[in-house]
Amino acid sequence: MENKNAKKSEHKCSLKDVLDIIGGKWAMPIIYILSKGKMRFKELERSIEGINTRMLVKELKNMEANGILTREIFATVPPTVEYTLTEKGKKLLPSIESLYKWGQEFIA
Amino acid sequence: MENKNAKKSEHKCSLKDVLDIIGGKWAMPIIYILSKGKMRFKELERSIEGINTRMLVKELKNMEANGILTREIFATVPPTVEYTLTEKGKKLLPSIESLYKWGQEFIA
DNA sequence: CGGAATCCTAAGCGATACTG
DNA sequence: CAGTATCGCTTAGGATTCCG
Repeated sequence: MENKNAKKSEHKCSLKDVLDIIGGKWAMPIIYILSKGKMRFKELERSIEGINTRMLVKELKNMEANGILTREIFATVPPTVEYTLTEKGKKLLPSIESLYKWGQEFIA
Repeated sequence: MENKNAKKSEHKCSLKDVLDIIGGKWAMPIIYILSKGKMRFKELERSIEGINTRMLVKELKNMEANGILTREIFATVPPTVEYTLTEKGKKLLPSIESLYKWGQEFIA
C-alpha cells in the first residue's frame, strides 16, 4: 500500500492534516506550476526541476484523490492526459504564493 | 551530520528552497504554536501533539539557524529556555494560517 | 506519451534512557 | 527543565526498466 489514505475520516483537520496532503516534497511545486493552467503529464515533468516519473505520478494521484486536481484522458495516439486544478486546489494558491514570496524576501 | 545546512548559498530561492526550511513535518506546527507568543521548551513539547524531544530539538535548531526564531537562555534552576518568533518567522504566519483555514474549509 | 513495476537508499522520524 | 545520546525503524523519495 504505497498510496496515501485519502484522509482518514476524523473531524479535526489540524495543520498536520493539511500537511499530510500537501506537505510532501513535490505537492506545492506541482500546484504552483498548475496555477498557470492545465498541463500534460510530460509538460509537468519537464517543468518541475528534479522530479522523476515515479514521484510525479504518485503526487498527482494523491492530489487527485484529495480533490485538488482533476485528470482528463484523451484517447489520442499517443495518449494525452491533462491535469487541472480544481476550485479546491486553486484555493491553496494564495498560501503557496505567499510562501514563495517569503522565500524571495528572506532567502538570499 | 544530522543537521540541515542553513541554506547553501545559491541565489535562486524557489518554492523548494522554502520547503527545505519549513517543509518538515513539525516546522509549521511549531511556528503556528509560537505565534501566540514566546514559549519554553517543555511548553512546546506539550502543546504539539505527537512530537517528541528529539524532533522538537532538531526543528528548533534548524529554525534558529534559519533565523525564524530565537532562543533565550535563563540561568535559573532548573534552567529556562524560551523560544520566540523573529520578524522573519512571523512573516510566515499568514501563509500558515491560510493553509490551516484551507484545511478547516476543505478537509471534513 | 503516460504511466506501472521494481529495486534501493538516505534520512526523517520515533522511543527511550541519560545528564548538567 | 532542557536538552544529548543511542538505536532502530519506516518510508518518502530516487533511478531505472518496461508496457499499452
